[in-house]
Order: sequence, then C-alpha cells, then structure tokens
Amino acid sequence: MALVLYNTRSRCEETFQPLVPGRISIYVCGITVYDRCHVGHARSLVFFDTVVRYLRWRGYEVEFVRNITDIDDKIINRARERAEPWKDLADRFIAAMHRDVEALGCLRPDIEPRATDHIGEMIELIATLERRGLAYKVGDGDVYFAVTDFPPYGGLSGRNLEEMQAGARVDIDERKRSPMDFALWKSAKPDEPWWPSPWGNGRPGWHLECSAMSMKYLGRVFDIHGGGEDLIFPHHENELAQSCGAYDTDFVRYWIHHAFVRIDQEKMSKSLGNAFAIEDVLKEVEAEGLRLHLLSVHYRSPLDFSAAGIAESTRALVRAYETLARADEAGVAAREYGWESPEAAPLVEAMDADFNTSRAVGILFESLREANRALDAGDAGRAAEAVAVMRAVGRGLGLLLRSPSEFLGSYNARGASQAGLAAADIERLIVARREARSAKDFRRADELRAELLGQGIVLEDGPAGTTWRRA
RNA sequence: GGCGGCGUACCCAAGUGGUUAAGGGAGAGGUCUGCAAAACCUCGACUCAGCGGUUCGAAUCCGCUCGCCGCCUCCA
Repeated sequence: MALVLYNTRSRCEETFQPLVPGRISIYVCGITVYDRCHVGHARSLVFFDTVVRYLRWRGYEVEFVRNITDIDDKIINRARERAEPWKDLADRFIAAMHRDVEALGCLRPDIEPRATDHIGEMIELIATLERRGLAYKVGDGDVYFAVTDFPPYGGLSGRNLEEMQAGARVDIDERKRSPMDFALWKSAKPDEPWWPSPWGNGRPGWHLECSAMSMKYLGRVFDIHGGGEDLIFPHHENELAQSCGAYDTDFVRYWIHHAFVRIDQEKMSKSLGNAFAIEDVLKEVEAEGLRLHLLSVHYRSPLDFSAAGIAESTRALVRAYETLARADEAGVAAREYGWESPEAAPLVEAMDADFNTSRAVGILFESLREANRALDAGDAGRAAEAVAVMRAVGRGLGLLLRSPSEFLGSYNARGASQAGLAAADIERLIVARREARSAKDFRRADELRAELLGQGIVLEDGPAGTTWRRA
C-alpha cells in the first residue's frame, strides 16, 4: 500500500515518496495574528493536525513546522485602531490561537517560527535574489520581485502572466517593471514598525517569511507544504518564485490545499463578515464534536458550517464514547491495532487515498456497530477487536483520545448545567422516581422522567439501576 | 474576461469504468422494556443535476446545457 496525495502543482494524485525514506517534512502556513481564529482556521488546524497524526501513526517520522505571521498591514492597522502597540496585539492573538489549537485537540507544531524572529534570514534571501537579478529596488526602499525574469512564474496556480494582467484588478504601480511584481521589502511609512536593511528601514513582504522560514527549518527542498486553497495564488506562487529563484531548488515536492468552510453557500471569511470565532463556537458545542464534523467531509470539498451539522456530529461522537464506556464496563481488554495489522487495513487504505477522512469516519461507525453487536452478545473477544479498530481510527484522526467516563461526565454535566440542574438535583428525582416505580405508581414515575426530559436530561433504566445523560 | 471546483436518498456524505451505490442523521417496522431510552435487526436512491456521446459495460471518461461556488485583491 502506498500513500497517494493530490498535488496542487500537478493537479493529479501522486504516489508519495518522501525525500528521505521514513521521514516527512511539512510546512503549513499558519495564522496572521490580528484577530481571533474562526472556524475556517479551525479546518486548517484540524486537517493538518490529522495529516501529521496519521503520518506518524503510519510509521513516518514527521517534522511539522507552522509559522505565525506577526507583522503585516492588518496587524499594524488593527493596532492603530485600538491604540495598542502592535507587538502586544500580536502576542495577545497568538495566545488566543494557542488556546484554540489546544481546545481542538491539535498537537503543537515541532517548530512554530514567527516572522519577526527571522528578519535577518529574509534580508539574506532578498540579497540573494538581488544578486541574481530577480529583485530590484525602487523609490526610497521598496524592493520587488521581477516575475518576468522568472519564467516558471504561474506554474503552481496554472496561470500565465498575460492572462493575469488582462484580468488584473490590482492598481498598477508605475514603479514596477511588471504589474505582477510583488513586494519583497516595504519601506517604512511614518509610525510604522521597521527593521534596518541594505535597502533602507522597512519590513518584509508577506510571502517572504514562508520562503525564509520553511527553508531554514526544513531545508531548501522539503516534502509537503500546505494551506488553504486561497493561498495558492498569490502567496504560494510567490513563495515558490522566491525560493526557486534564489536557489534553483525544487522547494516543495507536494503542495496540499484544503477547501473552505462555507456558510450559506459562501466562503466564511473576515472580510465578508460571516466568520464565527472558534472560541465563541466552543462555548456552545463540544470541541471534539466540531473536530469530527470538520473531518467528516473530504478536505478538498467545501464544508458547510451549521449548528445542526455540528450537533449531529457531536451526537455521533457521544455514541462512540458511550460504546467505549460500555466496553470498559464489560471489562473488554483495551487493545489497539497498529497500522500494519490486517485489521487496520481498511483505515490505512482510506487515509492513504489522499486523506479520505470521510471514509475513515465511516469505518469508525462500522466498527462501532460491530462492537455493540459483540457486547450485546456478550462476546468480549469480538468486542475487543472492534474497539481496537475504533481506537486505531481515533488515533489516526485525533479523536476518542479521552477516557470515556471523563468525556461523558463532562459532556453530561455541561448539559445539566445548561438546564440549570445540578447532578444532585437529578439524583434526587431519580430516587423519587425509583420509589414511585417500587410502588407501581408508573404514572408518577413517567411524570418525573418527562419533567427531566423537558430539561434535556434522559433517564435510562438499566439492570444496574437508573442512569442519566444529556438528551 | 482568464483559471479551477462542485451538483449522489428528506438532510450530511463516501464512491470516480465492472458483483447488492460506504457511513451518519431523520423516518417506518421489529427485538428488549411496566412504559421508555439506549443497543441491535429489518426497510429505504432500479439510481447518481439534465441531455447527448464513447464503451460489452459509466454516478465514474468526453461534449453541451442548467444551477452553485472559489481564485485572479488581504484571506485558512
């Protein structure tokens, strides 16, 4: 079996061959920290986290780098609006982003470089491009990349310069040699942050940081570079031009881009004003439910954001944890299949096929049903096998990693508290109902149950007594 | 205008040339239960936006039409 992934550059699925056998280097474009992260960012965070988790589970040694853009126009403008030092603003949103990453159950990258810590590397890269005749300075310190002197320009995004210029919506800057030339270094305007450089005081262009930092940490050629599909052009096209232009390297072997989260058939984005902050969404829904929801659609298809959709995924997740809890109670041996075991083959096949998380989720629910069937039949061995598959899927997708009792406990407690009930209140009603039932007063017993149901609490009568859960 | 993508059951969503079109939710029937709930079982698209074409065979390839979306400007 071989890992196959869709490479934006070739627009084809390709069999993955790492540069160094057994090792994978991956760079993902991270967040520009001028605001809180929204659900669109969550998709990126969760998807690439899943890629890394899966590849590690799959036996690869993965080096994962995700940058933080902590200097750019938006940060400067936002800081000015709020009369806050730009660095404080960036630090604040970095902290918020880290909270979101943790809440979503994402691993931290191995290296999380910040643009402002790499100004020196960026200056060096510009100097190299200048020496090679691909960069030129205009006015009082702006430096541009000369796209017409880099023939492969447009190759990643499948465009050519003539077409782009014909339909260009950008304002023509008369000082540029070609309208498509992009900034490597921007001279500082009054009251803007700046760093000294051979071209004058200023700051780096946006695309530059990813070229400089990815090559610094992963080498001039590395395996995977990822991001949202809106980054294909111009961001990644420009990164490619800078890196290849400077060093005649392949730069990136596989480009992976995920589709957007949409809302009402439209891209979710800050500028459209339809973005939901992760932090706000997680006040209402379980983070792991959101994670499952994000993974239930293949990454190259758009995903519609809706409260109902997340609720459905959450309910499905709860069902999975309930089955794991059942298995624990039945004393089913805790096992997990490694990626090479035959039982894990369907999962590996699904995920090796360009990270088909949707199919992997299907496998999770098939094994879930099998586990329940075995538990119903009292077949602990068969249940253990099915649960082991569930756990393997969970390992690959970053799901079901908490203890069932802990997850269900907090989930149910949250439901109760939303209904304004304490666990003790519910227990008291359960006792009252038990007494009614002993007296064969089923009408009273049913009333008590209906009362709780009205508040979102379901009572279940089992052999070991009555338990409650969130509806 | 250029480039790219999508349209699968009531809803979400896999499948992209070949036995019965994954999985989840909702719905119907059943087992279990004082009644429920949960769990399990059964049922559910003769069909994959529409129309043509290629093929022994297409949801899957090609063409056209309709509808929707994205990139080309900051953007995950």
